[in-house]
Amino acid sequence: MTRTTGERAPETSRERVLDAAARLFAAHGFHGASMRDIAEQVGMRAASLYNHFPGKDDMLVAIGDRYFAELAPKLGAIAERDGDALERLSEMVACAVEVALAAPYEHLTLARDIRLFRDDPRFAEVLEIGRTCTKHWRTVLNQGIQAGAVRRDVPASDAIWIVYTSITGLVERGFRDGILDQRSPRSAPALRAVLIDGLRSQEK
Amino acid sequence: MTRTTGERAPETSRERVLDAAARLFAAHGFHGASMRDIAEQVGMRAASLYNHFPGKDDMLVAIGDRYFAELAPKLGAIAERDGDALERLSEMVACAVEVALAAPYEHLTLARDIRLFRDDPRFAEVLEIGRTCTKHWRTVLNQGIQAGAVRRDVPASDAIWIVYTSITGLVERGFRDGILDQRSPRSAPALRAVLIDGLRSQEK
DNA sequence: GTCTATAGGTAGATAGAC
DNA sequence: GTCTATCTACCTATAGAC
Repeated sequence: MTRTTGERAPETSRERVLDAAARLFAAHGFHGASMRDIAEQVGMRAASLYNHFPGKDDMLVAIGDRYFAELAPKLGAIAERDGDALERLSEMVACAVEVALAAPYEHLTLARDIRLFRDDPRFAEVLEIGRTCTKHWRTVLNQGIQAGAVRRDVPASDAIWIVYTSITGLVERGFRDGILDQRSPRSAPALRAVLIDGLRSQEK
Repeated sequence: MTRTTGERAPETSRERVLDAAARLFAAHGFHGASMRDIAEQVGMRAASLYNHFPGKDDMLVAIGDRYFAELAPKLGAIAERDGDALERLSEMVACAVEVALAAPYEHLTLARDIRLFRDDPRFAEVLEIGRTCTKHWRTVLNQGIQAGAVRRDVPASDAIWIVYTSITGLVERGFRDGILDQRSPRSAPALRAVLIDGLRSQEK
């Protein structure tokens, strides 16, 4: 069940292609990584990639499907539980960070390049799952506001974006400095602490 | 002195090219916007662009120069002032948000695509000014930590990235929703509040 | 399911007239 | 400083043999 960055595991050929694509998209951008580049990474010719995907765009769709299919139910499980809202919010941050650091190339690719295809119907499903995640965040944030635990002067949509982009920044920094799986996880608790303390109600 | 997104002002031809490039890079990515696209935006042919820039890459360099040349001294002025560190930190956040929202396309372009040229010597100067900005943030953060006003369980490098990427997210959301200069500035105080309350020392 | 070969289009950049 | 015309290289994708 861990088919993230391709460290081991008996992956299908299609999954190996997808891993290579995510890695290259993250490094050079969607338009900056060519089908030849991707093929070379998996020991193929570019033409052979079309046995696994109808086209380059569809690789991005598949990356999005794979990522959100893992994230959404995890967030949903926390959101629909009972218990302290702020505590669950903190768990959701930790969960989102964990998923992002387990699939950093996928995360960066989606964060940067999915906007290039916002109007493409093939991405409708991915965007829909993304909206499901947003819904889970919004649920818990609103519960927290009503309980007086979360500050009410920050709109939920703002809060969600602050959380989401901060996580992207965490992954990005690890990627840039070549320290993924090293310092990034160590920074995760710091991010979680800043976000939760920043979002909690400030009334003393 | 306001040569941001090109609303008016008697810009030079070179500046109009730069504005168009930033807008297109932000919308389609550096590799996704062609020289022909940029030329069309300013009513030229692609070949004419080479009278203003040696090549496409140099447009990105110029965008970076312009952006950081405006940001760095402003941050420096706040960092080198006397006064409460947390208050100055808050002012720096407001300043960085203001600069980002005044030049949103430049900000997004740099946040996303400057990494594509990290090793290109032409970008050395831009990266150096960027490091100067980092230094200003670090100065004030450390002052805040020593004064007991800023939490010490978050490394300064982490804090800087959280601030920076959150601002990028603010701009990105405004860009995505087509609400730049409308709802984005309204969200700016929320972002500032969350960041400062998240970074302040939590000891009661 | 992989290959070779290639089609058809577009990229960044250059040459040289005006 | 802008144009037309064009170069070379690379892109995504397809055709068809094996």
